[in-house]
Amino acid sequence: MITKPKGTKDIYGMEAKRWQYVSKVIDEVMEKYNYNFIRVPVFESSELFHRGVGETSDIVTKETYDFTDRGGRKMTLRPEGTAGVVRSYIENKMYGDVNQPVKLYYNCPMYRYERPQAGRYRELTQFGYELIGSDDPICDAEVISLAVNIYKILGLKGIKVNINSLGDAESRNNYREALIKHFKPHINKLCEDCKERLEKNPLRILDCKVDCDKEVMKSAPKTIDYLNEASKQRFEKVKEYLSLMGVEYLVDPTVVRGLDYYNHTVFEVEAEIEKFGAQNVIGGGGRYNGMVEQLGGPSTPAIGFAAGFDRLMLALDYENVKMPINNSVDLFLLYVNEDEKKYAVYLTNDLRMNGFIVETDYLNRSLKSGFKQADRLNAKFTIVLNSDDLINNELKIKNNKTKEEDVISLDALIYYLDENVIEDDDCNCNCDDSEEHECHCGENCKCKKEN
RNA sequence: GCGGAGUUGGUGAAGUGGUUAACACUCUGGUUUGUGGCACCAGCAUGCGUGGGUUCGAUUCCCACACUCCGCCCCA
Repeated sequence: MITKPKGTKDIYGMEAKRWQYVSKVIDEVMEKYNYNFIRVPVFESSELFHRGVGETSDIVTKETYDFTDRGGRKMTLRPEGTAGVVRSYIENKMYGDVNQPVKLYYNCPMYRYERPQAGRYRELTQFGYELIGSDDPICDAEVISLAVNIYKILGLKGIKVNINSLGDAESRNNYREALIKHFKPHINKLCEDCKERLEKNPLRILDCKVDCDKEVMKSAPKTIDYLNEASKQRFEKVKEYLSLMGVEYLVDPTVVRGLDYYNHTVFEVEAEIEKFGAQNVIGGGGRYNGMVEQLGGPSTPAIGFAAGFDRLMLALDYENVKMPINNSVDLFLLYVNEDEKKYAVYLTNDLRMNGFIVETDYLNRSLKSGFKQADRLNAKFTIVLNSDDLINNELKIKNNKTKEEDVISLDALIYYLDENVIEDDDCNCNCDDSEEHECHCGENCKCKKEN
């Protein structure tokens, strides 16, 4: 048997429906914030990620899927979204667009060569958005609150936002020096990984899970203390605007982010879910004012956010978040003989073109198993086509909920369905709650009140 | 890249060096020659992740590999 490659996932059935629903919600929220969808290539020149994401991040140095194409070009499957979007921004001269700043979002697969775990894949899906062309703190606040709001609208609880500021280039450099100066004398007290980090990316020492309780760590200089006056005031504005939007956040000086391109505001979104283990960061982002210029565009400030779609889905599952997913068909058509089958062929097509969700038997089942199939599909109505009835220009339609059967004329069927097929206002999430409860749909609903 | 645990039908799983791989659910058919959901009866893994090896004989023991999961690194 040929199996899927390591670290990939097939998504189908109910999971696919939930997946599509979440995508739809993201689209709708993005529309309200006036972000436009952008689709960029799955592979780009390797150079883009080396220049854009940075040479010290593991994502680029040891986790990319690289290949040389038949023309000898060095290519990389995108490990993250920002670099490609920024490349597109520059290449398509979006800095010249009438509408500024440019607001873009994506929701697509990324590729990282890593050891898989739950919520961590080699083919992972991220959604993210970029606001390019403004350095105003209002953007920072909006980008953060937008992330929070998506999770809120989806009904995910236990979301925590940690923010920090790395300051501008000057502040960031001062801080880096200070960190090295602080840790160098104590290098032997640190773990092996941290020793390496001191050389490569000293900011990440603060993230260490092994050493985090040590005294050296607690007395380490804080980013906030190394911000110059302008950076400090900027950060205060971001916090002020966040409060105005009612966003709860925590200032966490250890949030530094792993990608090299960040400056000023950085933030992480965590899901406080027991089962999540080490994969509890479900999104993160920050400002990257230098990147557009570094990739050959005009000096342009920008800020963005990216979130793991797979982890979000996992969180929604763990938290049992309900979704209004249609899990029923309007009508199931049963037949026995060939004449009836022919009429079923005609009728299924006709009714579908009139907007109804119609299913029929494809396996020449017995009536008994046909009814079972109708039940499995949660059919609202069932019709057993009968030659004698058809000759008399009528048919019997059975309401599967009430078990009542009506005899109607053929011509009246569409009208009958229009009148009697009621959209499920209730959440169709398939949960077992028969009690009224707070549900995803935002209201109190009864998911299966007929039970 | 490092360390650890696991892998038995559609599902949950029990089990053993020896010709029926238990049980339950689901599913299919029948009892009921065109109105089911109950009940009863019957059927449903030539197969125990893949490939080798040991053995008269391997799902069981050994080796390798693949995949899944957990921790680390990193990140989403």
